[in-house]
Amino acid sequence: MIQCPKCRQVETIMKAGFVRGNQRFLCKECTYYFTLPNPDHQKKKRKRHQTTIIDIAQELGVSNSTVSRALHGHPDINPNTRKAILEKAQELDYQPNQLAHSLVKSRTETVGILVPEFMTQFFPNIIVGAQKVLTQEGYHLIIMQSDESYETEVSNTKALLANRVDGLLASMSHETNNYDHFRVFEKRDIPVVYFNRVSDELGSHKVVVNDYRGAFAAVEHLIENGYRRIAHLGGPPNLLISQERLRGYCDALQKHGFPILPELIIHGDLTVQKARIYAGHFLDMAVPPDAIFAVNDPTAIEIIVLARSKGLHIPEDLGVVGFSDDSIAAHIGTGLTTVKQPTTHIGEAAARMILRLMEGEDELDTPETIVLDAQLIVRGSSARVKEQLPESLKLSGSSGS
Amino acid sequence: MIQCPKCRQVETIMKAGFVRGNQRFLCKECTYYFTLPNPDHQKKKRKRHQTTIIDIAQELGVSNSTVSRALHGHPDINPNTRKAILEKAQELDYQPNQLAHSLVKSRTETVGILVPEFMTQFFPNIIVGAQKVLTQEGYHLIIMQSDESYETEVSNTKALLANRVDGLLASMSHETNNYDHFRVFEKRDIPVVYFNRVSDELGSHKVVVNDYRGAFAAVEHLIENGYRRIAHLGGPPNLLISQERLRGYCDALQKHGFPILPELIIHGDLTVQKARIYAGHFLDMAVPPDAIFAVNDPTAIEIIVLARSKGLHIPEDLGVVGFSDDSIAAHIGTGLTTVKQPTTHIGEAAARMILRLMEGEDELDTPETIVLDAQLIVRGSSARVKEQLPESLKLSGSSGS
DNA sequence: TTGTACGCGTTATCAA
DNA sequence: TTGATAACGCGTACAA
Repeated sequence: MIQCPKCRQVETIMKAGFVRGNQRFLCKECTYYFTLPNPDHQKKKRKRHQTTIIDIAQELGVSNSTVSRALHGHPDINPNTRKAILEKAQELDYQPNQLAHSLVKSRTETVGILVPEFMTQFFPNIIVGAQKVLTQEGYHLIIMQSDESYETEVSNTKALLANRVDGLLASMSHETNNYDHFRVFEKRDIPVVYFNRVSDELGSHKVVVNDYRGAFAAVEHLIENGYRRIAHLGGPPNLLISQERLRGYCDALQKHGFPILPELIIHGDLTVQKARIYAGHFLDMAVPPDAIFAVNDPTAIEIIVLARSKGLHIPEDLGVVGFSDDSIAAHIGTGLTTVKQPTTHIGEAAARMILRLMEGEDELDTPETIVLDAQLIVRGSSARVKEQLPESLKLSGSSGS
Repeated sequence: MIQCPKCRQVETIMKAGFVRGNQRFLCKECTYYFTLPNPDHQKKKRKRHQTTIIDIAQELGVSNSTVSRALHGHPDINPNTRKAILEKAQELDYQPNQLAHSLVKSRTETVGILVPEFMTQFFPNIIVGAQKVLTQEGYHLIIMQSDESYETEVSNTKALLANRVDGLLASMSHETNNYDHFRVFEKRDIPVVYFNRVSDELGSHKVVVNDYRGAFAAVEHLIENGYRRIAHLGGPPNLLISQERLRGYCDALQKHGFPILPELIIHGDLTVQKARIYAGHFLDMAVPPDAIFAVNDPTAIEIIVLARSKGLHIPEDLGVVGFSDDSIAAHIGTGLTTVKQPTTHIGEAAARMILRLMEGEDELDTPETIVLDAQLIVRGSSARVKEQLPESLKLSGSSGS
């Protein structure tokens, strides 16, 4: 039988949970809590125990608050006890539990980044840029990729929410038409910065590339090189990047007095499978285009490969321009003319923006949207005219919008 | 003045912390705790309050444990209260706090993956494979990339440790020579699976590609194509992949009676900058090699680009073979001959292995090391002989080691 | 079937 | 300078 150490009572003893593997009791008579060692449980419960501040405190016979203060360099602490605690922490290989810390502070010092794909270096490069800035400020980065699937994207946002990220950088999948899973963040006052694949229905803080000007320059460049029947293999219509690149294409044609022919515009879905099919459609037309402006580089490369297999010469029979300057672009054939996006800068700019938003307060002087410049890189796939052309035509553009 | 609601005493009132933004008091006389609304604090503290099970419980006048049971589909619960709780949860937009959950269960359902770089599609592809398997089993994946920096790698492992991942998939940076930051995981009984960039000093559970056989086949292929002075531009000597590919290179030469010449072997560091320098060194030799086996595709591409700029013809004057089958490989010139690595399979295999290890128990029947097959892909950069060659030479290889 | 109360590991507040 | 203890949100053993 169990006896209260204080009032010697036996009847009034109640079990009252476990404390560090030991059974805890409560004497109802004198309201006295006490624990009794329980060797059986000790072994079972002990599996994979991480040393905590309580362990350190018990070893040294001080309180856990003293340990906490010592570990955080609080000024009000005896240098000796402090030193002893730090040594003991080293000895027991203490590692702070971020989970408990985050729970009590309700801040995780973590931001999530959600990207639609990993197949090109585009998004990885953005991530590297963002990670650099965030790491410098002591934040961690959780990377999620949705594989261009709406469902995975929703699941990923839920996971980030459950892990209580302090902020989110997001670029959506091409399937995404419903934005409720992003609105949840706004409802929770968790700042979100959208980049690259954004929607105008959603959010206010964005980092994008000046797709319009990039596309405009690309098409104008084709016109200047003597191409007259220029097609556009575009992206999903719901994405702003598709809309903007299409707008640049149309405006460039109109500026130079060319008609906009619906049969020369196809909306793809950014996959290479579809790109190949649509490219085939273009090339098999009764009157095929003499140039194609593609929504991105993988699409452009599919076009080139297919055109070559059909015996067409690039750039003589067909001019091709891509978008993004993937690492392949410089190496395929005599090079793919493309619009270079400042990937690392996008990541850095988005990271800096989310940092400002997470600090809060100064939301007013944080710009709504940052627009970065794109740059036309001229290579062999479009250089039909012999006259000298500059290696790259810098597009002037401005920040802010 | 504050008066105890129970015994009407005033002197014996003590402050006793805050409860949900309200000041809490304790009457020492009657040991009665009570809270008083504190409108001032209410506004300040209320910023960004996530609804919890307590909120649901209070709204419905039930206990938090009842709410918890309802949300987890516990059988012992009244269907009506259960329905009411679920509806209220929906209404209040309840989102469980993963942090608190993990703290209680001391399992985060999260595994970390640490990769050295994001510049090629190699590691992103592995990540995609791993993510697929883990997501299916309800685990999340935290991705960390160390940018080939030892320091960042250590910092990343610390972050993963602090976030209490249940398991780790790791591929180390080329700078890494000290493995203490990985040993911490073993000490904590957190399973680790190393993949691709592994060290034989460390750990037992690995997923690697049969680099030796891949390299052997690549060099033998060059010999069969009539190349006689074959150089090797390798990777950092501390990495097993470098050692294995070098071993394959040497053994293939020896098998066919060629000498191993130290001047034809250079250890690079996997960066393109160094690759260019060393390639230049090879090509400027008094008696330059007539073929180069490169440790990876980016290196091989640097070699090709440089050789072309020097007026050399590929594959006539110089044969080149790479490793990995990056997406560029198929498109550069007449194609780069390379050894294809099963990236997605690596990720899947590593994920399945870590799942088994995390489930625990059956550690015995989990294989120590999984060795996946590599596959030689023959393209234009090495096909000097006219005789018919198969498009790909499948290397036979076996699992387990 | 439901409620009470404790523990997870940490920080913060107040008392000593 | 140190100690006690509430609080963060959730799961759960035990009591009712």
